[in-house]
Amino acid sequence: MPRTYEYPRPALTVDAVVFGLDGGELKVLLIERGLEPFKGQWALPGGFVQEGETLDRAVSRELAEEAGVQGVFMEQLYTFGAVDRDPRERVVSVAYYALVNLADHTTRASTDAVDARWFPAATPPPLAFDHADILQMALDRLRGKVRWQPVGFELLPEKFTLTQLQQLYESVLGTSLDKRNFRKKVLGFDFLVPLDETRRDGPHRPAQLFRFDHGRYTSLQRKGFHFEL
Amino acid sequence: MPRTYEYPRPALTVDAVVFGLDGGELKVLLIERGLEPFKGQWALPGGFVQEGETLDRAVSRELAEEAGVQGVFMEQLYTFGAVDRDPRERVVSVAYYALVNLADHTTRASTDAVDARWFPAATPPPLAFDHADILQMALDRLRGKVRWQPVGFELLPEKFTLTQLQQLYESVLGTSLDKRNFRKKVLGFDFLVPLDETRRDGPHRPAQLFRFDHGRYTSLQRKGFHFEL
DNA sequence: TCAAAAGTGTTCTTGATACACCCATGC
DNA sequence: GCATGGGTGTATCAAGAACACTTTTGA
Repeated sequence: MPRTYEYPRPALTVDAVVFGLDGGELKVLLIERGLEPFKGQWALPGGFVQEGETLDRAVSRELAEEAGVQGVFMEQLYTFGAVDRDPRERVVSVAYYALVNLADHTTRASTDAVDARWFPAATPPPLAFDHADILQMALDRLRGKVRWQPVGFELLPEKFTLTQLQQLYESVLGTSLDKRNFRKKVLGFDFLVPLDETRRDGPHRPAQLFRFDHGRYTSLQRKGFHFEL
Repeated sequence: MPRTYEYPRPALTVDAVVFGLDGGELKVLLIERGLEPFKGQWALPGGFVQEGETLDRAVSRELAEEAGVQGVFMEQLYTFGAVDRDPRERVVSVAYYALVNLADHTTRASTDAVDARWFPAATPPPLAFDHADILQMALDRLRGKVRWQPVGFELLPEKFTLTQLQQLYESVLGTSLDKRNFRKKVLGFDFLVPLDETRRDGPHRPAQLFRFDHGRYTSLQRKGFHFEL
């Protein structure tokens, strides 16, 4: 509750942890810094919040500008306010995390003017500022979230196989899951629709393709619905 | 990731949703505004973030100054960045929620210089700025959190009865719970220690007092431990 | 015909739910 | 002795966990 306006102001930025899934491995999008401090090191995409834009909008703008990433699932993570997190001056940063379908975004990110690349989320290179903390918190959040809400589907292409879905959960949660139990459970939720297509992917039986029915999910959710795993 | 420093800066504040439990009813601490805008209306305690202080510290300071509340459980909630949330100028606010043992804090809050009072959290008076949104999000967060983490104990005195604990859960979750099942479950968790005391509270059998064993809880948690309800 | 992933059911165990009566106290 | 909340156990049901073989394809 502001009462007066005479205080010096910390600078305000946003940073984004963008996750993608590459063949069952969780990756994070990083940008190489061209300027000091931390020149040449990798960092999360992000930048200043401008006067007339909301925080969400600032993140969307930065992601589009720096990484060519647009129209993806995004959620606020945490606001980092350590006094010395930027060596130059006081900068408070509102961190977000985003989930993208890597197949759609991998090319645009790496062909952009700045050098943007995907790294394994579990073993990133050394990061600028406190970005390692931010990444760690985003991983924890994703792990927590994925079990209660069907956000994981944002990481997959629109049509996916149950094996892909299972690999996603295994790699995000860091566990291995029983194939039969997994399938039984997710199909029981009744928001996966089997398509008339299969996916041929090598010298073995083709896999049934599914899509996630957002509408059915939200209507189930309204009826008081417990998603788990 | 800041690159340049030439942008105009939004003002940065913190706001706190302080919850207390009063005889089974969840309450929230509000402060009457002495200045425009929203003069005379109720608002969350809060204020500007100063240069050399972290966000957590800013909240602690404001709570102590405005409400005499100190040393309580506190957690960051969300950062609100709507462009017009303050009618005067751009103000971004990092919201926190706090849980206090109302018995210890009710007097100090209301004897402070500013007028601070406890209101039912479910039916607050009209609030200044977007504070109704902040309160609503804090309620949702508390409801979610209380089921997976033993934060509810922060709302109780150190020594409490199982009935008090059950009422806490009932009032936060808005459901009614079966007494036998509730007791069976929470005692099974093995982090409630029965004391050698009872609490006499009227014309009926005295109730066993318990305390929450933080140490035992964290050690259980390390062993991969599932708390629920 | 072989390798490689897709697909499928049943049993067992565990935890959640539903439910009713006696106990200790103050007045 | 009566009103008030404190305290306790069992039976049923649903969901989770464990577990192994057949199917379809490409090479």
